[in-house]
Amino acid sequence: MRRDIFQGIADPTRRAIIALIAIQAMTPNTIAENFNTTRQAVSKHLRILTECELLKQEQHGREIYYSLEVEKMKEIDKWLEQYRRIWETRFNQLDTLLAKTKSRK
Amino acid sequence: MRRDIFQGIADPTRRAIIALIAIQAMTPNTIAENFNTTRQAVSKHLRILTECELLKQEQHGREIYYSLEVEKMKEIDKWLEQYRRIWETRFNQLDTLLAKTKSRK
DNA sequence: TATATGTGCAACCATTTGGTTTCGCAAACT
DNA sequence: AGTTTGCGAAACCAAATGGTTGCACATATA
Repeated sequence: MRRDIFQGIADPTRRAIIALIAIQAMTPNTIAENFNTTRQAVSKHLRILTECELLKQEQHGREIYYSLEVEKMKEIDKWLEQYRRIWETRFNQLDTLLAKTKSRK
Repeated sequence: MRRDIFQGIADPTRRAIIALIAIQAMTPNTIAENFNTTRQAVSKHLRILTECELLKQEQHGREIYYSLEVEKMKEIDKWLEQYRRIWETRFNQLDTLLAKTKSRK
């Protein structure tokens, strides 16, 4: 049972949950109201997201508030970094190419 | 059969393939040499990555070179953007908090 | 022309995934 | 105390996933 961020954000419903939660903390019932599935299905997604530490729980009486662990999202950003370097280099290459073409006129 | 970028990068082997390909274009056989699976298994991953447009093919005789479609990677960056705004805001809040604490001394 | 090589595709298999229904349990009302 | 409410856990199920082996088919090479 793999449980990393990439696995976490792979499912569209989970990405929707993340987007929802990002605005403000919510309880499973409130979250489930936004989807066409059962609360239990949403609960499963919440478990997966919590296990890969993208979400954190806060208990208030019998209610559990789920909120986004923004810091964890940075890990995706960190992973992207190496490729960002590539597309920025390519952009620079295009940039110097354009400069050359310009000066040639 | 879902086939989007998030699904594409969900598998660790596929992320490794992306990292490998990012440096230079490669044929399935060469790629497969880097993994403990069969060439066919790698071929399946290549198909998935190509279907979600993260990879592009270039045929040279009987060899097929796979290379990274860097532009497509930007879509993940674009998705991250909304959350980057959140963590930057939180950083700023921390920043102003620190400034306040400082000036109070 | 015969053979070797590089590749994709199909069939098959065990495991995982995403969903459901049913249940148990603690917290909050009446 | 009895009932409602919010939740997670378990059992079950169909579909998807990641792997395998075996095959077909071009393109090189002898």
